[in-house]
Amino acid sequence: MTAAKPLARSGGRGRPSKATGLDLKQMILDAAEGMFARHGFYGVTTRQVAAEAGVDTALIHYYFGAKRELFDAVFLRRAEILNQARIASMDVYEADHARGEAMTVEGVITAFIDPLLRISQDGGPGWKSYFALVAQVNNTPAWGGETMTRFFDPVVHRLVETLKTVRPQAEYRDLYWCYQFLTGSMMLALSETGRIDSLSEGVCHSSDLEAVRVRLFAYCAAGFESVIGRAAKA
Amino acid sequence: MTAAKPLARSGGRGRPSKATGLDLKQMILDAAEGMFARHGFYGVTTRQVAAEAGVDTALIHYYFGAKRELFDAVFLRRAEILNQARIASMDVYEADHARGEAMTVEGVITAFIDPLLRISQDGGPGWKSYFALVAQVNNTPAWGGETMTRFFDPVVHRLVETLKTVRPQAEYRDLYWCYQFLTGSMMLALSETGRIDSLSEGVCHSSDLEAVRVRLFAYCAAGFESVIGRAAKA
DNA sequence: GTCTTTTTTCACCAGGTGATGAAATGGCGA
DNA sequence: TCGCCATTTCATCACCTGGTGAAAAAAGAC
Repeated sequence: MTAAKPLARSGGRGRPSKATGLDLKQMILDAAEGMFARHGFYGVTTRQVAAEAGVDTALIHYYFGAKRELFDAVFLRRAEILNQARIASMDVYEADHARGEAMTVEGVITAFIDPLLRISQDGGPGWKSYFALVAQVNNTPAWGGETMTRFFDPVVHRLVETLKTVRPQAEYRDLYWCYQFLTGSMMLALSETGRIDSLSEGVCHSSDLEAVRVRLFAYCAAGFESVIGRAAKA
Repeated sequence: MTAAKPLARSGGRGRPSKATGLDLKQMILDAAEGMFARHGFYGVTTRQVAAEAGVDTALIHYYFGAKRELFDAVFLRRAEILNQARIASMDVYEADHARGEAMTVEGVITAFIDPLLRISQDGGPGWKSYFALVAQVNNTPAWGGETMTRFFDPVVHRLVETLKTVRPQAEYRDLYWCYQFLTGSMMLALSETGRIDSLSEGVCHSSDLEAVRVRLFAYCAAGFESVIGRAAKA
């Protein structure tokens, strides 16, 4: 749509891979990431991705194989980074509270969510697309389920177990449901759909992740406490 | 995939529309609804819809026109019903508290969300697909945005204004952000992705909307109160 | 300078896509 | 009874889809 057809670096067919210094593979992944995030897997053709990346269609198959494998490559590229950032964040939080002042629900939740907000703010535009992609996969049933599970379940279990430590009387049922509420809010915020901009008639902007940071942690923490407390009374 | 090819009611080409008593138009919409919900707009072909509905492909064009118009018809069929149910629910709640005991944040939120849960539980399987569809449209930026706005903004504004009445000191910024958190949680719950089933290893089931009802209202209400309260202090 | 290997391009396929126009069918009013 | 007309089907179009195989070009080894 944007780029001309092949737009090769030199004239002929050759092999200027190292010559350009730019990694074609990454350029393809970047293009695919943005387009998949906006239009979904079926809403994008390999030809569109190739055009956007300024590359021949066959090159995509050369590097990644089938279209689905390209999608997986896009998904996996950042998944591990994300996971490590979150685990590190929770490690730090727990270590800081190993002795001394006790952990809080809001603290744990902040340690869980904040890395994502931080990465989205500081990590460059590719990460914004990536979060939109994850959000889309997250609530497309029976489509990204298996991948989602394999990559993100461990860190969620970590969150739940830590919360269980902070509030030992809480039931797992409540913790899992509250996690689901949390993840719905978080993913919608991270995907920056722009809905809140028009809805609020300019009062809020979905790109304003600082505004999210100021509110989301407290919001979720209060929700957790309320649900846990209500269950304890019953 | 399931149905045979044309599977017409009688042998020939004729016109048994009224003869069957079943409205072909509704059958097409039902089939399209389920498939769009599962695979998205681009993940479904008109031929697949036709096969699922047991109808010839050309009939879809005869009734609805282009594929996008079919999608819109699916979306619109239930949107108005949804809107009226929510507005009625909030009318009732406000009328019940016109004088006498004061409205509460949790009460208002319940009046806003509960109709959807109720419809999803009692309205038949088509509604489940529909909610999954709306959830998908909701966080696909730049795709269902305009339709979403046109249909669902009014009732959201109604919610925000009512909450402003209940908590006059609250700022609109906070109310809109909290609404966004709420809608993320609510839509994920309504779309019943099954993620929580595997995540919790069977402790929770995404089809258990009663479990959602018991927790979500309290969760969101506490979140609102917390954000409003925190802002007031600052 | 040649030869090998990697990268890139081209040409193309078999099948599927949304969509259309015209024909067939049969209910229904005259 | 007959012809009208809404409905349903068939055949097909022009185009696009994901994917492939072989040729061309350049990089690097020797």
